[in-house]
Amino acid sequence: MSADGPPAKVTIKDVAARAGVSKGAVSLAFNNRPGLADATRDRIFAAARELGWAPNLAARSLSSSRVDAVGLAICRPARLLGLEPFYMEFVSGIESVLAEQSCSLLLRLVRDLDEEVAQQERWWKSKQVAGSILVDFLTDDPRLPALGALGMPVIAVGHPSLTGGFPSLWTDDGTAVAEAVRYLAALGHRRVAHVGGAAELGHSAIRNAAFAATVRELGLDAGRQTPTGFSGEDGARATRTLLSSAERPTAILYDNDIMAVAGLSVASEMGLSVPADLSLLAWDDSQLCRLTHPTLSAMSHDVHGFGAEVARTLFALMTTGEAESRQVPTPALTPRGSTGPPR
Amino acid sequence: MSADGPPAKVTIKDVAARAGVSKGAVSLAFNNRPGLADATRDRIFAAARELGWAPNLAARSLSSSRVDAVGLAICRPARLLGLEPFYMEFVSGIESVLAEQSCSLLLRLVRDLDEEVAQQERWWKSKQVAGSILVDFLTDDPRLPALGALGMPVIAVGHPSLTGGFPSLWTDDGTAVAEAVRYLAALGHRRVAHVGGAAELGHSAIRNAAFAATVRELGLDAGRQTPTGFSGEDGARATRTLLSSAERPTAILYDNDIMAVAGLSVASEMGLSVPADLSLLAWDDSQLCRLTHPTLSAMSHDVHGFGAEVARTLFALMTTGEAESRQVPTPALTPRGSTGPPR
DNA sequence: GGCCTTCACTCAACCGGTTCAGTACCACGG
DNA sequence: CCGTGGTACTGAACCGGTTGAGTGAAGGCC
Repeated sequence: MSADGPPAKVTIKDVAARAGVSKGAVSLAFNNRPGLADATRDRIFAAARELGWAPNLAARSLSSSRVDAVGLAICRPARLLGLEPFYMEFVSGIESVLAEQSCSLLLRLVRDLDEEVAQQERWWKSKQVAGSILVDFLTDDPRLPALGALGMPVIAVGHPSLTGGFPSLWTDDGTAVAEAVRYLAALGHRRVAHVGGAAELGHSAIRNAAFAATVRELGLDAGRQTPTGFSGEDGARATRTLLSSAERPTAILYDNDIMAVAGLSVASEMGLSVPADLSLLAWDDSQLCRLTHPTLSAMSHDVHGFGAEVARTLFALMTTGEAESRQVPTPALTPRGSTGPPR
Repeated sequence: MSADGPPAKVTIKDVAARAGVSKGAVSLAFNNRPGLADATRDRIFAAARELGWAPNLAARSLSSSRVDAVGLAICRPARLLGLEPFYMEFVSGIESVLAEQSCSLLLRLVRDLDEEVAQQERWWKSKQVAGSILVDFLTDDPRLPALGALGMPVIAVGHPSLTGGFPSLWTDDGTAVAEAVRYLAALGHRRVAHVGGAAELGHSAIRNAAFAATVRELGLDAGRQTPTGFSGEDGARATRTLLSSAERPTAILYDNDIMAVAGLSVASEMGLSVPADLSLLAWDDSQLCRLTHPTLSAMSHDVHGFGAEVARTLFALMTTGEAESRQVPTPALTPRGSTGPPR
């Protein structure tokens, strides 16, 4: 707190001098390693505090070849990302774990997977990150061959059938979709539709398949499935199409909450009452689902916790070289006001 | 692409050897500095490509004492952040500029301002960032004294009256609020309410003051203002309170779009028709405003562009040591379906 | 032909930490 | 009294780049 004129940069040497020890001792103290008397340790910390010194991480990382950051690249247009509560929650879960280890997250929004591959390679080769998190797998994802060869520690978010050998964490979307459809069927619905994502997206493919299978298994009328880009506008358009068709569904399952909100608004615009004329079921429950009228029933899961678990697993991989692929808790049905028996 | 067994780490020396030059030459090439024949340059790049080499950024940053990252700490609970499209758009705007300069963004979600100050100090002292972006200023923000003394390049997002001498970028919220109120008054509303933020938040204070002043100036009935925490639930609660009061407002201005969505839902829950019985006007226009029924009128602005401008200004500050404080375009009224003359 | 530039490049020091072999000192057992 | 082991600490090499002074050759000018 003293006015020391030009804040001349202070290095480990200055701290060492002030504490009357060698650089090595300061290093030991700041990495709390054994081999120092408590009194010395205290003197070193005191000196560092007085000088306002913190170790230069570039130097540390250079000499110890340990890195204090992990990477996450997300590939969706920003407009959309901003809207999907999922990612911010996910990121925040990741960070809650990284912060404990004083590790930083390098976040990058990319336009396409080529850009992501380029970014990940750069991160890894230039030693900016100690590992990375991969999300949004396509079936036959082009990142797999490119990044697999790199030898970079990677945790994949997605079903093992998509993530090509990378240690993976995933939610059991198939089971959750089945639960959703069964629930709607139990309410008495026979014409159920699904507003999902493009089939190239791995988790969309899984959900689509599960939807079709469950509809068949329960002997419901052939359930229509509409692929979308997950935006609210996509959801609205899909809903309009479905509700204008001859065989109008009495229940719709959406692959995120934004589209469900849009669907609710379309229903109201078309004069349908929810849930009497139409039941709506969202995915990725967020606060948004409690803000509508009626409130939206949803398949909800702990996204923050998911992110935290991903970060923990990545740490395990980076430190021990091993990581278990694991399924995290399955999204659970949270019934609210938008689902009910058909009229 | 050759199978080179264990991916032995390759350094600048290997590249130099392969290209038949010295380390210095490789360094010149990769920082595209003059002093190399084109042929040599090409040979160096070819060698680097063949070996899959990229410069170790820690080493570069250590020796050149140049840093390739900037920091942004956001202090709001994650649940809320996820919902506010604002931040993701803002971040994406920042990134669009940083990426051009191959600079990374260190993003941290913190719980309170003390934690933010600690983080910023650590970032700066440990040379992890070359500068930082500060958002969400309180009146008398505790970060100002703490970070001002650091000498770190900082761009503040907020009105200069709040940002204590840091170069700042801001939107003219006062004018925008006035425009909003004038518009509602022109539609014939005389009882207008405002669902805003806590008065400690600097921009809330500005908006609140502008609201009160405009109401007075236009001779409207005393406009009620309710401070909230910006969450949807807060918006719903505030709306219920307003609509249950004796002197029920005929129009409500919200300080973000989430609260406006919640307000719309409360209106419908209470059997009021929008906009006949009640007009609603949102702030921070996002896709969400087009997903409701009726669609939400909003004060909209280019958040992505705002973020980009902030990043550009930070770069100017970091490279030239100077940066101009500047007002960015004022949010503009975008009328949609939720505003109209009172019944 | 001699002198001065300019260009292309090399060499070694240096950035600020970490690491590890080595040293000094003390305590303890025999 | 010596050896042995352990603890506390030092010193120098090293991490992988950048930087700037220095070198040698080519070219221009009188």
